Formats: sequence, C-alpha cells, structure tokens
Amino acid sequence: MKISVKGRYALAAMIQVADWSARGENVSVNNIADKLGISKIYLEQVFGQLKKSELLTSIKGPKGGYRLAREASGITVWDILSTIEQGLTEKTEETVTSESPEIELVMRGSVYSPLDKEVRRLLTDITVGDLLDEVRAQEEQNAFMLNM
Amino acid sequence: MKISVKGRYALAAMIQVADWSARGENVSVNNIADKLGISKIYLEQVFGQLKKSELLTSIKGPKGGYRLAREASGITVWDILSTIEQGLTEKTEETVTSESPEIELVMRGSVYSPLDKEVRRLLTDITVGDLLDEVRAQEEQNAFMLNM
DNA sequence: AATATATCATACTTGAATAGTATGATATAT
DNA sequence: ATATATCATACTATTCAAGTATGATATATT
Repeated sequence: MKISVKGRYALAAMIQVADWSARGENVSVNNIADKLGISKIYLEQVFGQLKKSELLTSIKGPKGGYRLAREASGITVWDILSTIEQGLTEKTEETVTSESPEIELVMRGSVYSPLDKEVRRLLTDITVGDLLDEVRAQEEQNAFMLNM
Repeated sequence: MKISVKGRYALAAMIQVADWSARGENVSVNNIADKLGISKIYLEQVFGQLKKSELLTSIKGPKGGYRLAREASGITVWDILSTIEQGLTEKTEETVTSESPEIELVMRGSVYSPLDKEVRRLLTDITVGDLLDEVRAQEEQNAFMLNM
C-alpha cells in the first residue's frame, strides 16, 4: 500500500505535536521539521491542511505554534490520512467499463467496497495516542540499551 | 482506495477471458474491448503484462486470442492487481523521516505493515472464478427481470 | 515602538506516473 | 495470398506529488 510521503510526514508530525501537547506546550513547524529532518516550508503546508480539517489549532507569533485540536486518543490515523491523501480515502469510482454494468456491479460489491471498508476499519482503530505511547516505549527501550 | 483505471480494466477483462476459457475458447483483445467499451490498443498492452506474469496464454493469428493460463479459481484479484498496479502492491518504504527512527519503526509496525497485510489477505481471498460466478448470477437475474 | 518569531496564503516549478496513441513487425488459419 | 490476430517499442498529453518562493499577518519580548 503506497502511503504518500506527504501522508507519512503528517503522521510523524502529528505524533510529535501530540508529544508537546501532552506536556501543555505549543510546538513550531520549524522545531518538528528539524526533528524529523524534512522540509520546513513543505511541512508548513501540511499543517495548514491539518488545521483546516480541525485536527490542529495554532497561535501566531513567538511562543506560538501548533497544538492538537483534541486529545490524542480521539484522533485516528484515518482522520489524518483522509485529509492528506487523495487516493487512500476516496472510493474507487465506477463507470469505467460502463458497457458491462454487471461486471461493474460485481467488482464494486465484492472487491472495491470490502477493500475500502477494511482499510477504513483498520485505520480508524489506530489513534495518535496509541502511536505516541509506542514511540515513547521505543525511546525508553533505546535509552536502556545504551546503558548496558 | 484508488484502484487505477488500468487495474480495473485488467480485472474486468480477466473475468471476460475466464468466461470464454470456461467454454474452451480463445478470445481476442478486440472482442473484449468492444464488450467493455474501452480502448483496444490500450487493452492490448494490459494483456501483454498479464501474459508476462503468466496469468494468460495466447496464440496468434485467426481463431487465436487469449486464454487463462490456469483455472479461474486459481487466479486471485491480488495476482492481477499486483502485476498491473504499482502503488497498491508495493510496500510503503521507510526512511522518509530518517531523523527519527523510533517513529519510523512504530509507524511501520503499527500502521503500514498491518495495512499491507490486510489488503493482501483480502485480495488473495477473491478469485476470478468467484467473480465470474457472481457476474453470471447477475446476468441471470437481469434476464429474469426482463421477462416479468 | 521595533524586532524577532511564528503562522498564513498563494502561486510557481519540477519530475514521475497514468492513460492512451502510433507504427509496424510477426505468426497462422483459411 | 490474405485477413486476423498477437507482439514490441516508442511517443504524447495530462495529472499528481513533492517541494520552492514570496510575501503578508499576528504577537511576545525588549
């Protein structure tokens, strides 16, 4: 499953924002772009989209930055990817082989719809909170390994 | 889930070939393109790919055409789409946010891999044979409706 | 009030992938 | 021979992804 670079940026960045939000702080695009090693001005646009779909809030100026619009356990991977990705979310449209509506109907009923449904089910089951927990556990594990 | 036009052509076309193969006959690209109402010379290329991945066999010349390389119940939707589609099949590559390997690791383990696995599981469960059966049932239903 | 730090908005550029054409060669049943 | 088919390769046009560029707006700090 090809998840776009943009979508993966958004996911990784949201985990970061969640980390700061959990500690009651705003975080800037610059900060996160540095941490992730990706383009700042590109990430800026991504955040713009995330804000428009009300997953992030922001305040301008020094000490400003972004923050989760609601708690991390209430934001799913589906929420994020469906605002960023065109392909993953949109349902496969029909009427390509319009000359044969029976085939179209069967493909929709037995292939496209079940696939859409499964993808959505799986991605709505994973929240940013879950991912943050795992990342923290992972970092702890790494720190432990260093002390051996 | 965006399944490409090409992929949808391939699926629809394979169901058609299966129909002819079940009756022991070859079928030409021209025939199928007409039936589906799509570009003949484009479908030609699609069939080239399906042949190279050994889902179809062919013979040239008059009375020639294509035929399933094995029985319809042994060809899955995954088999077809993985030869045609780039994006659906290939796993989401990592090392985009290489600055934060922990995040990358967690996203792979909890998002990408489970997603890849589910998509694959679902699509390998559906065979061309299944789809052909459904299409035939559908056509029968339509014929019935006409006689009312 | 000036300045530095941040978001916000819009438009542009570049490269790759889709979808589809065009041309011609090769094989074979009749 | 000829018509019917596959086979092979190269081209084109459009769209989308990824990333830049430019500048405006808001605000905490000094």
